[in-house]
Amino acid sequence: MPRSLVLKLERDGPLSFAEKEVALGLPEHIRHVPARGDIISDGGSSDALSLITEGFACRYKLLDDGRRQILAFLVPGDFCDLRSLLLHQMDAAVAALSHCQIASIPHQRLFDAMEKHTRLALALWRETMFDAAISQQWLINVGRRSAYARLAHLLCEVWFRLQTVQHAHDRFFDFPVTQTDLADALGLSVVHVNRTLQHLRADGLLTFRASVVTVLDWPRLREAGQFDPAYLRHRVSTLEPSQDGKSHR
Amino acid sequence: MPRSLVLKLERDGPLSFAEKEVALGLPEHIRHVPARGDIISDGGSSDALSLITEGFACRYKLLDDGRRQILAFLVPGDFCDLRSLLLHQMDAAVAALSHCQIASIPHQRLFDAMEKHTRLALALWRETMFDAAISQQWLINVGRRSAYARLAHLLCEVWFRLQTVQHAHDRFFDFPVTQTDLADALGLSVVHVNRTLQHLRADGLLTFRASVVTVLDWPRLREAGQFDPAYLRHRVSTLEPSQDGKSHR
DNA sequence: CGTACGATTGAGAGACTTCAACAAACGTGG
DNA sequence: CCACGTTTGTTGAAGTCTCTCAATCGTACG
Repeated sequence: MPRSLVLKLERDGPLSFAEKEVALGLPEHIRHVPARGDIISDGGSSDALSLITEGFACRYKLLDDGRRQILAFLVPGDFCDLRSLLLHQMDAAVAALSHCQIASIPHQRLFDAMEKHTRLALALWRETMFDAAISQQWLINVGRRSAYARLAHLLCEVWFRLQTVQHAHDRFFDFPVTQTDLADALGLSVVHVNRTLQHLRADGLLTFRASVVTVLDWPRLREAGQFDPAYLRHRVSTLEPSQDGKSHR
Repeated sequence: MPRSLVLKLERDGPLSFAEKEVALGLPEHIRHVPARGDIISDGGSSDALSLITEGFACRYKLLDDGRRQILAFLVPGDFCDLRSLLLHQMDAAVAALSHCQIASIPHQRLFDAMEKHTRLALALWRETMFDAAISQQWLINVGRRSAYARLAHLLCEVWFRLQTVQHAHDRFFDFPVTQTDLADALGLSVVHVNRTLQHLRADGLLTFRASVVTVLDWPRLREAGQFDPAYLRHRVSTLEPSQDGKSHR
């Protein structure tokens, strides 16, 4: 079922047939969460991972004063709580943006699979790093770019990520978020997001209606966001074990 | 030599004697980098990890227009480029803030060690997650907090992290950064950092002279930064392999 | 058809920035 | 050990990006 997960894990080099089988067989069950529903709550702990197989979600943190910072947008193939595998407690919550299909993978089952298939373990570790790389870009975005650039950069990122799981078209993609969501992701106010969006539209860079983003001018959008997709294109290092199953040298 | 690394890895539960021996024996050689020197350059790839054994450093990214975003402060026991282990190319640079002692650990040697000592591999994977958790706090900080709170939060974080590697005293700690560094870390201008710092001083929360931060009022500082150290205190999940060497429940 | 949520607009306020200058601290060479 | 140049810290003032408040509009939905 989690075809998008395999697609994602394979972006760095193909998995073996056996590994794919294992990955596809990991989920214990599937659950459905309506738009706006909670997928993971903050502070909790669990003994299973949640993997998005369909739909959009966001990881976020609520502050004392009620403000919210969205930390990541999650698309099919993304784990909601990979960190809970080794850190016993979630430090953020996850909510569905659209209707979501969530596959549940027991930690234990994953540990067992990783023991047999080293490369699977490495692929998941790499996912952790990949997630961190995206988070790092967000920090740069919020820390040092104008509202205009932030929005442009974010939309580029989402398109690229959807692309790798075959959920994006050349010139448009689904992105079921409200302007409030965008504001909380970019560290801006709703009002300002609204105006910045208008600015982008007026400049003929894109269209954003009914949860669909249509990119009208890729080159200029990428330039506006100073977007360099290098961080989303990870090639594998040459050193790590590359044989199937038990590995070494 | 990398005693601080062992201290850090053990914050989640003790390593075995054998594991400690391995960890301590990993570095191939030590190198020295003067303050302001480059430790890792952006975009490069390497076949060895750099571990800080002494001194302070920062990971940062330069933007097209010359602006800089500091992504993390690195203290003894921190890896500069753990991500390079699985992602073949660095997506940020690392520079020394003070004179640094850097231990070099060949990727290959680490892979070999992890194969024998599963728990070491997990400890390192956990480091990746830990790093991401800190980065996440920075995003919240920059995205949703005032300059005053950002500074307070950052200083709390640094103290806590220094504490776990026994490099902090109760009421003060070394922090060899310029106000420009702080500005680039917090997404602010130098001028504003200067004024915010004065504000913190005037409020009697701290002192910051000659690269030494002295905290005068912990409760108020923590409150000002809405600082909750939970994310820096990782307990181990109960499921993962806990025996030495070959593992399982 | 009313309610509710999201998008949009206007206007005033504020946090933070930029520019520019000066003072203090620091390191270095003579 | 002092002189000098460079870096870092500090201050003032003007500007602007972004925010908050508040009202209006549109649209989906029961």
